Amino acid sequence: MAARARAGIAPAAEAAYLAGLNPEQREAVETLDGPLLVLAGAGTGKTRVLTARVAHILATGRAFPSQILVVTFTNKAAREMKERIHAMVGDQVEGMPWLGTFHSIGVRILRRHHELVGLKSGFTILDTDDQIRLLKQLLAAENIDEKRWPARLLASTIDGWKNRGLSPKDVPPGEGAVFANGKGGMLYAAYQARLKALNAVDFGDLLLEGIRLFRENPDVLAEYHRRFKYLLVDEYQDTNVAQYLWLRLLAQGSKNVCCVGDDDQSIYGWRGAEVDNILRFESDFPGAKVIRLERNYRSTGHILASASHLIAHNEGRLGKTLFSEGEEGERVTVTGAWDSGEEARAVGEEIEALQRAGHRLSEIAILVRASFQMREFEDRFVTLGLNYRVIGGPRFYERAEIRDALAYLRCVNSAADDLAFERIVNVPKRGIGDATVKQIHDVARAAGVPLQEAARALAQSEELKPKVRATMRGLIEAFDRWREQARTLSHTELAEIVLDESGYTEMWQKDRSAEAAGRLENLKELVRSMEPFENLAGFLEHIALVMDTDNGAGEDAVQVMTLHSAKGLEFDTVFLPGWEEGLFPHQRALDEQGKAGLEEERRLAYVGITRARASARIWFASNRRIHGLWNSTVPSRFLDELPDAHVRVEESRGGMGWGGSSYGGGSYGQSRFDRAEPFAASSYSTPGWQRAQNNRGRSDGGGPSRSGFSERSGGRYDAGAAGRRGPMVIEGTLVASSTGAPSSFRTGERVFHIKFGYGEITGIDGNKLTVQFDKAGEKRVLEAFVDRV
DNA sequence: ATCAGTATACTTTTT
DNA sequence: GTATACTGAT
Repeated sequence: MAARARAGIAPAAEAAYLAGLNPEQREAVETLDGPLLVLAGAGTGKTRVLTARVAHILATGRAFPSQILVVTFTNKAAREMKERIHAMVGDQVEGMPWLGTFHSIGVRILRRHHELVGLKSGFTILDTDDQIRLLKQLLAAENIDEKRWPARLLASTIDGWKNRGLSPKDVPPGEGAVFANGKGGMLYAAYQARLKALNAVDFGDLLLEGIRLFRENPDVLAEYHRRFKYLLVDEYQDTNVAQYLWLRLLAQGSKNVCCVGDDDQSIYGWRGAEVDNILRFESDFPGAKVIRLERNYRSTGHILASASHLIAHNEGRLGKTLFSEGEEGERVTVTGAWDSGEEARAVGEEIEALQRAGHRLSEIAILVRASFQMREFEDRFVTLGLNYRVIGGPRFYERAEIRDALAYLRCVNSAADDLAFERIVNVPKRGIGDATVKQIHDVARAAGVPLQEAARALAQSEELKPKVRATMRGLIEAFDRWREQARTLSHTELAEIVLDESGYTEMWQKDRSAEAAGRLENLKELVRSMEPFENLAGFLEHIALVMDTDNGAGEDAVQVMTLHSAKGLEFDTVFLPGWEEGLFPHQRALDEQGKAGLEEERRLAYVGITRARASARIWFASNRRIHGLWNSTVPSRFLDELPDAHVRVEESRGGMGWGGSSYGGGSYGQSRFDRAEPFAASSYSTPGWQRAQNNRGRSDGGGPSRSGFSERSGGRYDAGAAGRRGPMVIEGTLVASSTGAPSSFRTGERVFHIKFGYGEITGIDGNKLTVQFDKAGEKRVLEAFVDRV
């Protein structure tokens, strides 16, 4: 009541969508005029606020459904948003064409004004794979060695520019010169020209061309200004510069832009997200109001306190203090395992125990930093017969058979789709090899026609060998026939005919390999997924933008995924394995991004912990195999940053544990390296451990560093952290890296290894030794981890 | 044109 | 250790 009076809005009756909102949420829903930033901490009901806000705008008659722009990042988020709005306002949501991802709305706008940005109607949207193939061609045309300058690198460089809203002419000359000895900028321009010639855009263009459209056509922009009375943006911390510019242009109209996000959950910096966008909101949108949602409805007290204490170590943040009124619950646990195998075994046992205690598997998640970690858990679960599901991973559309099938359909849909034609011209193998393809290219270029036309011309000429000519003619005729059939048949029937007559299905039927059956199944699934669409073109557009397939909830199973894909989800119990220096925080994040990288890793840790409602269980292993070699590891610095009072250190039950019992009694407040004798009397009093300790001491002596931290990155991190928090300095990890230095060992010597025990050196390669172990057999190990005996 | 053997890399991922 | 990508031989 009070809130309503304060906001000066008095709906006839208390609206259902306002029921149960706390004062801050309610304020965020009811503050409709002017720019608004809602800083919504983890589990504070951000989606609820967004959806209630839409309901409120509609209920108060401030705008029609078609006058509200709601932007999300993923299709999944858009879908969920739509469902929840539907639950509140019913079928009015059907009148909201401007609810979608940045990209889907971007296409929608470009399709309406294609002629203003130099595109023909029906332009195609290239995916990453098409992009790479196109760039490869450009590199070849420029005689640039693809070995030294991979197309992938160029693709991500161009993507980076596009993320930052830079078209070829805007790229700073210095940056453009970095790739291929000064040819980067030129290649970007050439790439854009090729796209135009192909009547195609890539994902970045969907926004970049939109920005250009608005800038060059004020009347068009004004039209959208009139249209969009309210703008809502989800996950604002994930926006990149291009998205920000695009949004700002649109928001200049009504100025009623509401962005919801959490700077502490910004984990996509590596793909262009700018935390700065959210940090600078108030200056970017003058007169902006900021509302903080800090009441957490998800996690218990200990979990929340642990996450909050951890994230407080970050400098660049707006600052929020999450609180809850729920139970303290159980403490966050930290458990060490001897190696990654034991980690998986112990986690498996715990999950079985939880299952026996009546917990549902689908309420248990394993959140890993890197996908290679999943494998050991999967192996373990298979042995245990534990149901699990891997979320993420290679997506449906990325599978070769799906892409091939789509390429066929694209060729039928548009004879001008060169990239699709190129992909399938010799799939299945029909004897049209590189040489012939090059011929087609030459003809196409000379005549300025699409590849399919060029192929047609060649098939009629005398230039090809009779055999190739016949196949070519057959293929062209097939495409003509399919296009003809497309007029009369449904698109699903057409797809079946195309896949069948092209010999594509047959190709997999003949394939004896293990995955062939699955591929055929996927093809069927593809055809099935076409059903809801009106026509082929509509389906192809959808598939270009919506590349996820939701493999429905399904049966009760443990959820295995990366920390990144866990954002936005929640579970009763969350296992967080692999909290070791080098893996988490990831070495590469540290090397490449320095302090910013560390802070993003820390946000990732924060995201991980806050996924848990009742139980968060962190693990680390003392030994892990990295690139095939066993390495000793050091527990993650993030463990030190957890608050003692809310954490319980546990002994691993299975096997040897990590042996560091003194660890549990000690304080977490400071770096463990500040202690004089960290693990005296532990099982680490072995030659290998001592040697590792010595190495650590040695690495600050200025000699060639053997630590996993390069001198460069270690120094950079220390400089940043030492200044403000003193003892966080970690001089070097025990993760040894390869050095070219000659080994001090000789073959025939007896050595001891921390994991494999005693053995005899049989070979030496730099600092890698081949050792015949008495018990473990022959292994290749790093010199740093064995000792003379 | 195709296969097999070797080189190479290998965080995170959406659209 | 393993998957993929490319080169060279058939």
